[in-house]
Amino acid sequence: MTDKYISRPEEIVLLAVRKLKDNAYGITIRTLIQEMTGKYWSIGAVYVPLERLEKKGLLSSFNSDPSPERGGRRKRLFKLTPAGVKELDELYRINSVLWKDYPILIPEENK
Amino acid sequence: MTDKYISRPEEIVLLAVRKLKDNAYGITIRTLIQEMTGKYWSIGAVYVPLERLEKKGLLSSFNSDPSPERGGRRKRLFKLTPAGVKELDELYRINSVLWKDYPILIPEENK
DNA sequence: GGATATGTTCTACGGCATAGAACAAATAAG
DNA sequence: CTTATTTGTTCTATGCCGTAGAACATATCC
Repeated sequence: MTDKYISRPEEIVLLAVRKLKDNAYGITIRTLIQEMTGKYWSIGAVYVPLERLEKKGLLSSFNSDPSPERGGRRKRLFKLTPAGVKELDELYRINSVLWKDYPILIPEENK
Repeated sequence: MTDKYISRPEEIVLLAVRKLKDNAYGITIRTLIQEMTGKYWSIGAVYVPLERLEKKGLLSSFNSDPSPERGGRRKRLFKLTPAGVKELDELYRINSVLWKDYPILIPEENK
């Protein structure tokens, strides 16, 4: 069929890469995602989608130089491609429609 | 691992059921989803997630009586269970965090 | 009772989600 | 200098989910 949308893990990974700008690599991406979602993510749960997103052309990656710190090996830095940006814009649009008028939450004190 | 979240198709189906209130069954759900997303959804793409959501306890279903119209056979009506409502609330919360400050879109006329 | 409309069930297959061990490469320590 | 420690990535297995559409079921209409 005609493409639907990317999966939720892929969406989350894409958003994390976007937010991290020039500092998006495996570890920082994973950390940010865990902060945002409040949930544990295994290493594979981050890298596998990253790999697939690159294969689909929504992300690109390149290796940084090693840095002079303990364990400071090369990082594989990711960034959105134009197609990745477009995908997020599209998702944003659809999400707005889907969640439009989601019930106004009752403030805690009135519960 | 500890549960993450439901998939995107499941999210969309759940939202459609919620919006349709007492008139949520296969066909209306599919139609609404196609309107909201602007995309084609096969029959299976609707029923399979419905089935799985019921199995997970996020939806319940029961059969209506036949209605006196052409082809008006029984409908299988779906509604959210309390767990389904909770799941959507949770998703709403996480989505808000994930998409917080998503870039302000440039109005069409300025593009 | 055959045609037509509405609605659901079935099921197959490829692809994705997720976990975590293994591997790699840097500096620090002894 | 060689072993430990830290940071980071690759590999890959398994089960579950996404998706399509044919088949089936059951109404009314002619």
